Amino acid sequence: MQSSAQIIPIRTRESTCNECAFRAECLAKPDDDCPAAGLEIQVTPRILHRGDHLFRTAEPFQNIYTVRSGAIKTYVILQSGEEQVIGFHTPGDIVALDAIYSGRYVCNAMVLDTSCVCPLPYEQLCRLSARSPEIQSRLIQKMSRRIVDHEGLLLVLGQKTAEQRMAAFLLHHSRKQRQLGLSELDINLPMSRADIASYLALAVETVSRVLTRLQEAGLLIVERSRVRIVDLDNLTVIAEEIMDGGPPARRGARGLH
Amino acid sequence: MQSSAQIIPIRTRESTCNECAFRAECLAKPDDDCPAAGLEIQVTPRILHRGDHLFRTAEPFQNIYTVRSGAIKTYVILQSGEEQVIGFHTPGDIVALDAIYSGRYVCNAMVLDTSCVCPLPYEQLCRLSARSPEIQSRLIQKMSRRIVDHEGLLLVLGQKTAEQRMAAFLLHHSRKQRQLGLSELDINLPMSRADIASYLALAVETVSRVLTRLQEAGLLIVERSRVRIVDLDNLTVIAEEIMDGGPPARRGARGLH
DNA sequence: ATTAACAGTTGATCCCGATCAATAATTGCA
DNA sequence: TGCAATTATTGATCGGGATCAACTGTTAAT
Repeated sequence: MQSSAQIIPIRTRESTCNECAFRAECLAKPDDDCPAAGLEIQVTPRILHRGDHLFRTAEPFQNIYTVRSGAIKTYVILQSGEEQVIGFHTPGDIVALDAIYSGRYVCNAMVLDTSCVCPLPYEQLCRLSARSPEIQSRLIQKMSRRIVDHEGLLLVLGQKTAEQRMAAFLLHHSRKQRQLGLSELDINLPMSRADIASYLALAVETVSRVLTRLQEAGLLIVERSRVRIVDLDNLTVIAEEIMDGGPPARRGARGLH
Repeated sequence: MQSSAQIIPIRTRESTCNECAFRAECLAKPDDDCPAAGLEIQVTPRILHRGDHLFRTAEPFQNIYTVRSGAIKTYVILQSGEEQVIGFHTPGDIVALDAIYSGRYVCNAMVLDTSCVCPLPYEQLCRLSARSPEIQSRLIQKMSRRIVDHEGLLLVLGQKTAEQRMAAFLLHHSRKQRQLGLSELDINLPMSRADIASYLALAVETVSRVLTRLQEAGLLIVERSRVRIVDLDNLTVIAEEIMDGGPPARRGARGLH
């Protein structure tokens, strides 16, 4: 599987990490004052292409993966034979946090678009984080973040209409792109409509229709896997009619019937 | 808030932990060969009653809580003013793992039934776990487990009918009770129908109707907050028509129309 | 004991989104 | 370049569960 493994001391892999746009998001940040200084971890960045698998359900758990670039989807196969998408993972995300518990991968991870990932051998990571409070804290933060995200998604799936789900989905990607220094209005959706539908618990047809409706309402311009957000404010209003906390945030038109 | 704080060295709080039925589940397990030996952490077990709050949304994050006995629900208040239940927490669970990320509690935690919880000051826990690989590993395991559970719930909410959701919910509680050495057939549901409905993204009326139907089908006997599972196998068949992995497990009758 | 407030059940109707069906647009491959 | 296979869109119909409404326990306070 692995082609040319390199052992990269965590302090001296500038050759791979300095050019990494998501270094700040990287679990094993090669910071100058990194408390892990002197420790080493075997990092073998891998380039993968659409359709490749990072791992499959039930394989023994070896690595968690940080996504540097590209996009990964995780999914399971239901008894019916259908694919059920569990999540999408973009730069800064960690894949396979759910495998730690059982010691087996509990989903399949498929590459949606040419991606670069860093496999982090979990055992090594544990030893490292036992010696570096910063790394430990970073991992726990990432896991907590995942839990928060899941709770948000539970609310979306549990309580929201097709339109609201789609709006929330697009805004999620918008915010992520902004965090990564990319446009918050030009959203790239490397996954298929079927993937989106599965993830949002909608029918493919509904995803299609909702996108059309949002476009007709002047909130979006849709062109296959590229979505341009035209009216971010009102898209936000639609999506945020959800959550606790945050400001009421209603500033204009609403429904789109 | 805290009445009589006791400082309990982790090795010498047998007086409170030895009698604890869920010690094996405790994050700060007072094991004889515990690598944390000699370290101390301030533990103030608290008894709380129905309606009490452990914490509320937006309060600054201080403690995570391990549940020793009883039941806690976490929830948020939606803009509409409605309460949305996020989760139920029973002995062995940790509450507030989602607050680590932001440093604020992101939901409210209300006691459903007289409960005993151990507040663990997060900062102290971090320092402790930095010196004890076992504690660190335990915390990470718990977080991973939470992520797995959420993924399961996402599947249930996303793909399943009211009947399947209810069956899955009951089985979840059944399994938990078994883990705790209690009956897997006599399920105690300390939460209201409204709480269940909110959690499963159903209407209260639907919860009621589904319980009635499952009872009429001879799978359950329902008496307010007490549910006796009569036909565990077929309840499992109904619920497990969901997941990946696991054996096909069809062993008898199916629908209940 | 009385009653008010609440929690739960049951019935009738309606609507959002699933499903079925057909067409249109893309992508991949010879 | 063209054909086949896949993916996306649009239309018509249907159904599970929400909603509205009425009623029936249950609990708690005086």
